[in-house]
Amino acid sequence: MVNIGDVARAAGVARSTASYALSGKRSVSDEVRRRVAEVAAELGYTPNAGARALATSRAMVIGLLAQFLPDEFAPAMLQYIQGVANTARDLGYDILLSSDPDGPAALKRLTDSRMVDGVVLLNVAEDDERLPVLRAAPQPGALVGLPGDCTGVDVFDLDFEEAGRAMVEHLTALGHRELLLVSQPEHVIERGGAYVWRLQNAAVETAARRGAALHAVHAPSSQPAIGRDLHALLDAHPGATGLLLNNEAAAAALPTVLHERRLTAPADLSVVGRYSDEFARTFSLPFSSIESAPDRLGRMAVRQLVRRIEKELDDEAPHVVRFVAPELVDRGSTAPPRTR
Amino acid sequence: MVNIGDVARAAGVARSTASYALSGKRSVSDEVRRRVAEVAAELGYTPNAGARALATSRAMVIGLLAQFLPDEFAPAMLQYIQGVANTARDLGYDILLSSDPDGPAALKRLTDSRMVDGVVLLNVAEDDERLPVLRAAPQPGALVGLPGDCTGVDVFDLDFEEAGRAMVEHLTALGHRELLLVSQPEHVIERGGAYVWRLQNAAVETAARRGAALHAVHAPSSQPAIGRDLHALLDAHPGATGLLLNNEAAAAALPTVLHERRLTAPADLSVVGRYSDEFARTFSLPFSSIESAPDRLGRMAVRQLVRRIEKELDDEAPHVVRFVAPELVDRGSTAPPRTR
DNA sequence: ACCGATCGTCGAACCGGTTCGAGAACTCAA
DNA sequence: TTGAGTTCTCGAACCGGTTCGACGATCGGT
Repeated sequence: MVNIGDVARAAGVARSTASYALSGKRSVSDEVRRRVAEVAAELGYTPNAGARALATSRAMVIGLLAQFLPDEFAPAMLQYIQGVANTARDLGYDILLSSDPDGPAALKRLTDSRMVDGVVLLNVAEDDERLPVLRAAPQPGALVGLPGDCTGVDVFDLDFEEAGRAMVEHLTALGHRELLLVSQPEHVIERGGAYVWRLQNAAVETAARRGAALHAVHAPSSQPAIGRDLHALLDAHPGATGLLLNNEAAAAALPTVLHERRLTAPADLSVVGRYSDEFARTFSLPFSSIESAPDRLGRMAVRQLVRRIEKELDDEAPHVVRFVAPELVDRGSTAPPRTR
Repeated sequence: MVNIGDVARAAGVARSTASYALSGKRSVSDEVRRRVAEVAAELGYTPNAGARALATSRAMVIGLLAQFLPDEFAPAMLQYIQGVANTARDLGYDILLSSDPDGPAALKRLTDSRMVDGVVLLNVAEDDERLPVLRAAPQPGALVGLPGDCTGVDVFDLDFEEAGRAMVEHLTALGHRELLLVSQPEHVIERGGAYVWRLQNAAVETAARRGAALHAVHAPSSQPAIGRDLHALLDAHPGATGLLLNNEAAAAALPTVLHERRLTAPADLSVVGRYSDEFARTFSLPFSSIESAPDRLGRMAVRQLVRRIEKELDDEAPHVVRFVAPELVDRGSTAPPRTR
């Protein structure tokens, strides 16, 4: 393999000069710069990443910690991964993907070994075990998801409170008076998925303020249990005319359930979900939904992370907690209620 | 950050001795080994990955090249990624994920810079542009997907020919005489997705041998176009009683289409897909399908790759091309035909 | 003609590991 | 008591980059 010494020799200069010629960090005569560049291209020189990382203490790699939990809906997670990966690439960084179920251990290894210059945590829990490890690490970190304690990290998340409010207001404004809310499985909440509560509490409160009844249930995120649960829910509340979904798997399963009950939206039931447009297109979900903007959140997280890595921010620049405002994408699945 | 020199000093030995004590590559007195281990734990020593990679020319990282193409169904790809990531972790390797649309360039950079010890290519095309780059690289590579030329790489794929045969034989054995096959969009084929042809040709041939008519069409992999196409297909062939799907997006959209037409499987139409069980559960698809085994393929690829990296295989041990035998998972969506 | 500043280049040191060859200390047999 | 063979440890070199300080040449000013 050709190294910078080979390039220097072939160009008839010292190693250091070749380095400066390629990096431009010191002035070099045009003549030499040209010759070095030429020789480097000719020999197919590519710097050794390990050596460069060692010398500069910059790996140009961002760690991405994603956990694929059996009770989470994996396709939704993929969109965040894509957002992060694409943005990182645009900014010149590679992505080291860890799917280790033992998040704290994986994070510690990645940061201590200096394989990564910074870390993005997905699916952050209220009391995330990875956070103490991250705070102790010398590298900066950015989160997608809101933890209880945000000190020392940059945080990005959808504004789930506002999302809950918007969903309910949309339906009550149309005249609905009995609503159903399908959340993530209780298991997700126990593990600290605070966003479930954030949306639900805001929805409950808004419904109360608008004088509507709201029944909230937790549904599993796997099949076929979720189909049964949706049926049971609709059976239990025959008077409900509006359905809110904060559970991607439930949204994916709903078309079949509606079919089995011979119901259509919005004629029989108004439906509003909370998932990304990309998700809706992939699964041809015909329901209006609050955009969860995974690509945007991924991009924001990486952008901020890179700013910290590259010290554009003062070492102790205040950390940010930034919420993306929810937007309702209208796919025509809501209308004024009709008695069933 | 604590390095091996700090450990050595605290333990009162030379750097080299500390290294040997930790790696066990030379005999070291019990006394010293114990003391070094103790001190290392106490100081929280973790070896610097860049330095180690430089010294050993082993990064303990595997490159994973996945392309998220707009006309491919991303959730299906995720399953391969998970299979690869989990197996790599079990074997002590980290995963560098590249989603760069310019595959050849990304691959060249990863291998030339020695960031990775080996590479897994997903979604390999008949005439994949990444292959010449991979063959020129000093690191070994494993593919998921069958290219035209397999020299110099290890290849793993589902046996799509056998899958096509099995699907058709299953339905003809039940008495079906007019079948429909929905493949991936033509765009995928043009790009070299040979698996589409492999399954289709085998299906056509088998149908002919069994005396059945088979109409093959290509459907888009995005919404809402695919729903329209499925409707058009069923309109055009009112006598068809069996539907084969080699297109995940079509499978995901089918429940809604059947609902809209007031059809049910298998009463009105027998359906057989080609996707993983995980996929079926995630989207609650009630159709029998040929298992595409992405986790298994991912695992096989990584296993073989690691064997090559660690030279358990002779440098020129013959490369393998291994097909996974298709298995039909019965979900009760097929039955003898009934005239529509 | 001389002096100081600027420019371009070089050699050496460094990042943090691993590995090789050599030497000290000790064992055991002749 | 000597010599051969082990066992353990050490110093030095190396992997392939980057960066610092120094030095000679060139330039402009007086």
